[in-house]
Amino acid sequence: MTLTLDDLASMSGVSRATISRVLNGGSVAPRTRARVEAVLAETGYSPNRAARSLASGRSGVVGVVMHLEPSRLFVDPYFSGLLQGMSDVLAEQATGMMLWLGNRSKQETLTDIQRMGLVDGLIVTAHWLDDPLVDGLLASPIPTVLIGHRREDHTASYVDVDNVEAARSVVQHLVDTGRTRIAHITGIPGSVAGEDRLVGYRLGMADAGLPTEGLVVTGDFNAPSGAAAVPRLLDRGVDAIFCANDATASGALEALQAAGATVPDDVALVGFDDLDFATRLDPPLTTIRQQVPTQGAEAARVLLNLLDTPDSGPRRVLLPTELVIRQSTIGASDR
Amino acid sequence: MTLTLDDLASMSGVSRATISRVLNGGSVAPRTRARVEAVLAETGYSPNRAARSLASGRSGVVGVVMHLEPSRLFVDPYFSGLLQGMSDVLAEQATGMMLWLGNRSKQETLTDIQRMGLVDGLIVTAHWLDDPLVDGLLASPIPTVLIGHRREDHTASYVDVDNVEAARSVVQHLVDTGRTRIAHITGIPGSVAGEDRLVGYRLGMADAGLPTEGLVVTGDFNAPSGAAAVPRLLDRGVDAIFCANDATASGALEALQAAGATVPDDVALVGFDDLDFATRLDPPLTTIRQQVPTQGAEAARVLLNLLDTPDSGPRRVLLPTELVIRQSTIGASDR
DNA sequence: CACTAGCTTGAGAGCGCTTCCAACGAGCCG
DNA sequence: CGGCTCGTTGGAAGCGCTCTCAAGCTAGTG
Repeated sequence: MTLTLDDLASMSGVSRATISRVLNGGSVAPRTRARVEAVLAETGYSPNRAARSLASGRSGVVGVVMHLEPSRLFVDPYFSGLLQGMSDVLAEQATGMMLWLGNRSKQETLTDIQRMGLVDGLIVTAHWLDDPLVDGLLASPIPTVLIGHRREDHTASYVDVDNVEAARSVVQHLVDTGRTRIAHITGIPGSVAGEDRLVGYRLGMADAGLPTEGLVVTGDFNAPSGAAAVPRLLDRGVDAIFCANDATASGALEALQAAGATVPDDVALVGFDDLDFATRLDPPLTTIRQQVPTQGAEAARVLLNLLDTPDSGPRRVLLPTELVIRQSTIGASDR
Repeated sequence: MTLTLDDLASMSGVSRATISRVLNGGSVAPRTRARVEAVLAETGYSPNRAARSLASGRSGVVGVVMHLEPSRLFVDPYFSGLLQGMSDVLAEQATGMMLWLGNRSKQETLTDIQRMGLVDGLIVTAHWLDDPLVDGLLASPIPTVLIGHRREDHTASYVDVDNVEAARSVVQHLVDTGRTRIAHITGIPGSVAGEDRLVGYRLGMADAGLPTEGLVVTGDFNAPSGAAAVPRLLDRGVDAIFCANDATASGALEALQAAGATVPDDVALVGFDDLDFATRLDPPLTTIRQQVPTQGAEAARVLLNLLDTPDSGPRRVLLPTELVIRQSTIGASDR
């Protein structure tokens, strides 16, 4: 029922090999090419992927691994955004996308992927500095691009948001608006975003010559951890709090207001992510915006590039972010 | 570098054919099987998928098509939930999952999928009663399961939430709590969920012998459409509003309160979906909970089943929902 | 005009697997 | 104990494609 190259060969009066050349951009005389292309268009032929993979060793499919707690996937638009971005560029290159989500153990996922074969390369989210799944994947022979990165790794290709620089720019902004007692409520220790933002915070404070002792409180990216940190920080007499993400900031905001502190007059507040609700807080939250779909798209581009020229060493891409200044750091009086 | 069946054949002293039988559950003498399995385990061999597909005509990969505006995918946890559910059951069956998202035109997506080949079957979201992409996919020879359904179709396999029954149960609940002027703010006309919920509403009202004239206002699943409908409905003297989803209900709630109406004392309010924020509204929202991951999982099961026994006709599954009663329909005074 | 260089094309050998078919051996019945 | 059946196994033919190799042509050169 489905057409094969042999069918087309007899239809167009050339050999199978020639048609294959037309299909794959080999050198073919213009006249022949035209004739073959006419038949191709007429029949709407499309090659059998399995046969093509078997013969060529490439499948035209890349794998995407997002190993995270189901609950998180379910709630967080982040992963949808990544998928969207990847899907955009992969579709353009007629490349398929196979998906592994985190509903099995990391070990199972790892063997699953290796057994599946069939993928030319892998895009893997690496949100933890140490992750056995990521390590396992990188150790396998499949070309892999990370979203995020690993601790002290200099061999893997990755795409990440420049968390360090972003956090630094937050501190800079707070300093510029006259703050000196700037605290940081961190993300989860061991997470790429948490650690990098902490590093950026420290760098920014160092730039400004400000002390950080007693100003760093460990959080966990969730609102309650933000709220919990506030009393301690108020005791320390802070005049600004930079939270590792927007959720943490929303918790901190609530606690600040409950404690009678005015934002931004008494304490400036900054988040990270620019989620939907950041604008709806009162006051609206100054935060860092990252282009999530861009991150996915870039990862796909890097991977395709890696597949084209495998021997040219690892690629590393740090995407810039944008500081979105709202009323939580600059009140009416400052303007 | 990678092992082939021939390698294993010489290692275990049997023919390639026998190993293939062991791998695929053919009939093999227990002794032989044991010997082969030992070698299999020892080498960690996994078959080349491309070769297997080519020879068998099956790929062990199913496609998932979610053609929706990027913006929605980005915001709505619904699709992540579906993916999670599918991924669960597919992973168990060692079946891969290829993904197509809605970043290209429907026509392009359609040809993309058909050209990709390589998938044994398809799971497709069908949230619109008329959708050329869905029609095209159903017309192709690839076995397909819909999530949602089509207008007046009796040939396609699908999995859907029982929106009709759910809406009916909402009306029932409102009637039970003494409401008689029950309005409905619909979803987008032409959407599966919108139309079915409207049908269920009408059935429920008919069950109770209540009139619906002037009580149905067209909405679009978004908060503003809910807010916009409220003044008109208040004029009609309604004592309950059933909104096509939670977002619409949140808009309606705001407008009701702005108009000085008390919920639930003056007007009871019901949503649909039980999203996160439904509990955080004031009063918390009575709504319908649907198990989204279950829907995805069920769709995957149906598809696998369809692939196993192709000639047994279409499958149709309607999943039950759960009415979650909160204070927006039953105030303190009612209890 | 003969010869060679260079381009185009076809033949054919796989890629690694499944599966049909035939051969073989063992067990059973008469 | 002979003949037959059934379960088990190996041989071999593809599945549809890519890609190497060599043959066939054309054109350019001496």
